[in-house]
Amino acid sequence: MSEQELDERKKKILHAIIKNYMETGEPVGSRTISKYTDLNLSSATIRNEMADLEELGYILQPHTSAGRIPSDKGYRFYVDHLIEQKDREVSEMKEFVIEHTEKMERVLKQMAKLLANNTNYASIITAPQVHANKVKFLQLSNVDSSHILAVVVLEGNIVKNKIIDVEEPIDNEQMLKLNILLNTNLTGLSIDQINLGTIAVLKEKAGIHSNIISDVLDAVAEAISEDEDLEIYTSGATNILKYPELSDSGRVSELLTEFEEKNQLVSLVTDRFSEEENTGIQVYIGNEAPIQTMKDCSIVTATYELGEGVKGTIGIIGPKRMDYENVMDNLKTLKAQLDGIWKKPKS
Amino acid sequence: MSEQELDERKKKILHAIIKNYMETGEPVGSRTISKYTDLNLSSATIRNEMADLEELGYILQPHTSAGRIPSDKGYRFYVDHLIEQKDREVSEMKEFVIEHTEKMERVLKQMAKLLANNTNYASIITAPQVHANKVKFLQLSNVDSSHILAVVVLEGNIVKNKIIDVEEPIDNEQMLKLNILLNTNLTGLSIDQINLGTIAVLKEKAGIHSNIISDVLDAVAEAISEDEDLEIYTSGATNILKYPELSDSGRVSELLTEFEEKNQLVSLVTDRFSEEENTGIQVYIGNEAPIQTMKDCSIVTATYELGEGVKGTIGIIGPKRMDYENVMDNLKTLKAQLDGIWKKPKS
DNA sequence: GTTAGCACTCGTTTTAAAAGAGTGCTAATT
DNA sequence: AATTAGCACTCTTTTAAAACGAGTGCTAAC
Repeated sequence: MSEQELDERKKKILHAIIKNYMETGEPVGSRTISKYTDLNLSSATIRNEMADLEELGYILQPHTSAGRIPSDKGYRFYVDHLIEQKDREVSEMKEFVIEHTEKMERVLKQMAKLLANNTNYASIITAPQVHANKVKFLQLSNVDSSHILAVVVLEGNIVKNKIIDVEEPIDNEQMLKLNILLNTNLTGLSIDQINLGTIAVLKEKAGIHSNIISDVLDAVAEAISEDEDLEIYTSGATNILKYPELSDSGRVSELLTEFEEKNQLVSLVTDRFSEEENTGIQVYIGNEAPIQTMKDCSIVTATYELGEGVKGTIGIIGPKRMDYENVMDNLKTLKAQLDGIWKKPKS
Repeated sequence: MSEQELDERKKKILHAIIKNYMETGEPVGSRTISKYTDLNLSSATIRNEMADLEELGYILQPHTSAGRIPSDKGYRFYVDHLIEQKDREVSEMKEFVIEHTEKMERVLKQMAKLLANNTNYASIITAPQVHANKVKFLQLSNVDSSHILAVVVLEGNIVKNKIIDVEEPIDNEQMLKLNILLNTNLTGLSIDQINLGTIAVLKEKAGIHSNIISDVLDAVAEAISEDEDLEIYTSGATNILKYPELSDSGRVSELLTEFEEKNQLVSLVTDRFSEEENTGIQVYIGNEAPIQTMKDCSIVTATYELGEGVKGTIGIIGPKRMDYENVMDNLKTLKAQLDGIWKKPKS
């Protein structure tokens, strides 16, 4: 059906229109296509085909006597069927050098910048979510007479810490016991598995000091689950100023604010329903995006995975006429490099 | 001299011009002033005075037959002599509620946002610099067979940590000794005081394991001095789009990029030569700012102090016609609240 | 010293005309 | 039956000219 909706020639013309519009950002006319393609058809013929394509909803006219621009449906068709699957070796672009020892935060910021520079669009990247990640090591220490330091190490060597106020210090022997208690009971549990019930049991076992210990355990739990507030790094937001269709002063303000606030961007990261099975890459065109203010944009995201259900997202936001091919390539490469990068060597 | 340069009437007129220009952003003409002030002078007289003010460099004409706008010198005079020192009680504006227990980073981000919202300009805020801060507590632990966790607590309970790769684990006894060694030798030292010499001595003392210990010590030093890269938080960068004189597409792009990169903003924070003695507030007007791209902006900064030489900076960046009075008030209030807020109760 | 009056300047707004790009349709061509 | 040349028509963009208007500087009168 939709297979037959467009014959080969129409596809070629549509392709040509989209390609051309991507480059110029201007509506493209029949004469341009007539010369641009190797179809050797007169502009009149192209005009007829274009009329058909418009009727079918793949392209539209900003106004009478202007050329055509791709509609959302047109872009969608392009992304789904027209992009050549070059399947070029993933590492064609220069490899990003990732120092394993670097702080994750720094690496991600760097990646975002790289992606933005490479594509000339805005980029977004989130730290891996550690919900399913497990506690590996845990330690309390006396810092001074009124503060205890709690440190938690998760699989993947993510470290969390918290300073706890206490009225009186815990003596070293108690502290040692407490540490053993905590480690034996919590090690190997994922964050989801540590619930209030577990904590209650622990408090029970701790016996004396249970008032102090109560604080301590609460603090530990808090420290562990603290990264609910998902860090989002962006870069190259100002790139959107390069695309006239996005930079009329009304839009631009909304968009840039969106990037600054980052509130809504979360929805990009959590929304994974439409994830394409094979590539792990999702494309939102115009209104398909879960963010209303970005209805004039396209968004391409990829999910990288560190194994064990620990996932993060990288993405690109740009005008609808973005260079999907290049963007998807870039994301694929980066995804490949990120996948599993922080996975501990063997542990 | 400069005392006598402007008589009372000229001051009044200059004040009126600046006030009016601040509100409207449009060049202001003689007739406007004639009505706006209580001087009861005709526009002709005002014109004469304005000609004088222009000759003296306090105001200028965008083009013949336009009204006058304040020059940098004019703004400077306004800020130095014309603002009424209301000296209103600092806490007139609603108190910011600061939870002492909150993570510092979160508080600062919140502050930046608040400041931006209150003023409608862009805000900038830096975490306190801890150069002069002292090491309070320090601990190494075995996380697993190939990783050691190093945790350092500084005065003010700032916690740094680092995971160190090792070939073979250190046994518990050794670890205990090492911890004692580190704590006895480093506690109480400021970061500036821990130099390579100190480290060399430590390595010496450590004796056996010195190859592993070497790694460990390097890592500790690195962890401690890691915050060289001064975090800068900004908010409300998009506010500059509200001021036409800044938002012609060339400027706006440069400015916003500046905010995104944050590279040059550092100079705002480190440049403290011109700090005003009494208020601790600095005002850069136009070219006075250390950042070239912001030559059409004014910048107001305040330095807050947590005691013991630990300082941070808060600031506002906006158009030259910014509401200096309001901005300075806001900064004063915030500074007052920030001063010493994280100072440990007694320790 | 102040002010009314007026000619003059220069940016902005308005209006009209011309240019240009592209279409849709018809009739001729292959 | 598909393609194409030709042409009238539409609608935006560009250009040019005119009118407007805000504000000044100067002169002469108060």
